[in-house]
Amino acid sequence: MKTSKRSHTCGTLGLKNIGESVKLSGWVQRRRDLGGLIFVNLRDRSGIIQVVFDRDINEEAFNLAHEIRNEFVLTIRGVVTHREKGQCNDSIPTGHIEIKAEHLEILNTAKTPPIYIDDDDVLDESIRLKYRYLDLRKPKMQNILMIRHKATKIIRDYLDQRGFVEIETPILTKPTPEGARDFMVPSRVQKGSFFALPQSPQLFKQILMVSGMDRYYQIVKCFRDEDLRADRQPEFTQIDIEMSFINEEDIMYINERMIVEIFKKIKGYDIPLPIERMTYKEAMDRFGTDKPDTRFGFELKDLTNIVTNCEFNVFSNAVNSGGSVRAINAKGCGEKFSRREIDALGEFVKQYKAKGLAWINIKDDSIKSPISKFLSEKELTDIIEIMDGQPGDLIFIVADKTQIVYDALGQLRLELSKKLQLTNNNEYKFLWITEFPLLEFDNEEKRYTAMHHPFTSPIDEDISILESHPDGVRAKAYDLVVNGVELGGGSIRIHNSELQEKMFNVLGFSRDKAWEKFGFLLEAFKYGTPPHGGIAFGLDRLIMILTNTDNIKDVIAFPKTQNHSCLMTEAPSIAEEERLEELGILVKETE
RNA sequence: GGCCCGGUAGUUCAGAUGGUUAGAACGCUAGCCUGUCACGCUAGAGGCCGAGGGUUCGAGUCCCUUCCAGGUCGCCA
Repeated sequence: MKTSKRSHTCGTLGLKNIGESVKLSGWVQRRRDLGGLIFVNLRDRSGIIQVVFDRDINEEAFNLAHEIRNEFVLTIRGVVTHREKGQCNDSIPTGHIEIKAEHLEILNTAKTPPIYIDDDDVLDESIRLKYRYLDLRKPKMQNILMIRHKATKIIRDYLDQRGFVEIETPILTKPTPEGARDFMVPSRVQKGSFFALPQSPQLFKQILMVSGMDRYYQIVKCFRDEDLRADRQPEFTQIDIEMSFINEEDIMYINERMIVEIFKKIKGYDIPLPIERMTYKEAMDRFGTDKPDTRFGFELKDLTNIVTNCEFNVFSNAVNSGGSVRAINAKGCGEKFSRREIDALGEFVKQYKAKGLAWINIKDDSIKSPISKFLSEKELTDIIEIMDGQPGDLIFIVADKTQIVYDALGQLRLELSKKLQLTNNNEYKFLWITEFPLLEFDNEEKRYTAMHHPFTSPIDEDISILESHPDGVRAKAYDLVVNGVELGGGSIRIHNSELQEKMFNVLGFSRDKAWEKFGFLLEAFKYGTPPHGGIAFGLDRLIMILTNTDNIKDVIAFPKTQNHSCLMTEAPSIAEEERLEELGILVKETE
């Protein structure tokens, strides 16, 4: 770090440096002018140190120090001294020393900033994004960026040591018919034609396997033109990995060890190996989601068989029209929620299309429930037994189409854990979700779509029913989940062009359309394709987990707002007439 | 596209029922102050109440439209 403008960095100085003459450069955190004595807290990336300007030490520096304001950029030279007893500040690491300034150079002045550089300063997010360079001066933000750097370094080292090669793939590429909406880029040279920005380098990494590169990875930007969420940005980063001559076990083995290494090196946290496996079906049945948070209980139980013929029409109708009735037992919550709060939870599940939320509050010698009058004694006892109901418990029941029941109860579980603070941020429960369905039925398009992507291989024993019972086919796909967050996912790919064509057929792609969209891949597959598969992790989400952040914008240096704009650069902006002309684009007037 | 919440000083916010000159804290400016560290004291400046329209004698406040920011459903792995 030593340069002509500094001998040390602020935060790294300590008692060991006492008596040394040092040169420091940084920003003014704060100035305290006592009249005959001026204190300045000087900040750089490494930390903060107090500088004293004293007329008796150097009058010229002292006089100049009157001009100092917050966020001025300074170089100071002085001697590291031990602070006297009673003058120490235990709230900063360098609080037992200070620099007696012998020389001051003001490298630059600063306007009064709209953001005070302090981790605890409360600010509207739009101000933070507009003045992102100031927001990024905060130690907390700098720490996140440094952890992000450290994580990618560990990943690169880990993969390099195991023979992986980082290869760049195009950003200007071809649109993909399945999956998210593509960002489009017009071609000037071929007017009317457009590139798409990649949603992921999926096809290229498979082609690289055909090329014999064997083990590929890339830490790469991906683009999806969809709406934002607290954990979603239109451009984000993937750790993209592909390997040849492997099966699912090989992929999970090598990748879970990479995650273990990241957590060990960054957090000193030991993830027990091997990481637990759970099938998709089990995850849905027990947690109502394919990314369960297994740090707490409240698991789903199936009541369908008990209430099939019950008097309560809401239940029996749901069952008879092909749905199900399921419940969770909020252990020990019978006294924790008021009637009003329970009603609010009923409103909560309506967000997920549930029509209502039934509940049974088990008292010491009675039962309180709005639905008990519709249920027989036997049905009630059976429900309580299957739910392992004890006095003090509160059982929540949802009856509907099974997917809605899963959604509503799965989300209710999370809501309850939030309200009851059941989870500990320093605990990490990893698991692999396996045996995903290969396909899901798209009600709008009235056809099957690939749950992962169209190149995912079915499980061998299910290939025979691919065309007769598509919804029963399981995929060689796997997701890595931690604390209810999907960190990454991947699959073994189809490497046989016959099976691939069958797959397109099931997806309702004509042979012509498949060749128009993916012809280059199908053609490549005819020239000797090794069995291959891979995985991709969301780097941003990984960093969120590592830094205990719940906002993806905080782990990206220059993120976008919900409106897809960058408040700092004011992108996107209206294109100039000449540029549009050049591109052959006519912009429609909007009302 | 739907739903919810917000927009008042540089910043964070307060402004019941519409009613004189729109407040506070922090920050900022000036002066005083030699051991402060959220320094202290004194004085001061600072507002298109997001924008447009409407109702009204009168709108920060009520109504409509719109823009911006956040959360969420749809969408998206």
